[in-house]
Amino acid sequence: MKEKDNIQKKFGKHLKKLRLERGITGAELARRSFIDKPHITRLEKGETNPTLYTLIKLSQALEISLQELFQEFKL
Amino acid sequence: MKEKDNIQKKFGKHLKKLRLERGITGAELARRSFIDKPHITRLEKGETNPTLYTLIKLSQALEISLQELFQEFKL
DNA sequence: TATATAGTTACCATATATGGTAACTATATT
DNA sequence: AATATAGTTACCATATATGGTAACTATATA
Repeated sequence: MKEKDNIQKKFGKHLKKLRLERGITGAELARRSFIDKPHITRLEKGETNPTLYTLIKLSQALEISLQELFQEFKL
Repeated sequence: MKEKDNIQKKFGKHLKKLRLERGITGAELARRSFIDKPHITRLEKGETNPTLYTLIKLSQALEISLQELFQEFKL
């Protein structure tokens, strides 16, 4: 579905931006979030539609709230 | 997983609260969000771990942003 | 009683999220 | 050249999110 794909791609770019702002590697984000490294790549490339639990693990790894995770995320 | 279950249950209660504040039925939320009615029940009962796409459909049906969806949602 | 509405539950089928491993590319460094 | 690191890709297996249907309970109301 095109709409869902767009959302995933935008979220992926957003996630990568947040990671790079913190100067950490994908492997480090994987380690902190307890999500495996290939899956971090898939998330950042917008190839998957993360669940709430995954979003929370990412926000915790980035040391921000769930609300802050979507601060600059516009559809 | 207990942590994941807790998150789902909290989100379910939060979602139901938001729906009731708007005075709409589960069927109406289902209609507006394009999510089927049994699945709305599962979401509100915390029996499922919604994806980002589902969260966005819910926020749009509730006429709030994704950020606002998590405004009062504390882990 | 009967009807209508809201919510729930039990199924099933399909799509996909996630984890895991391995190998690959590219880059930088020794 | 050799090593190390970062990111990616190709697999596979498993768990589960979602949709769909039907039937059920409960409540309110005509």
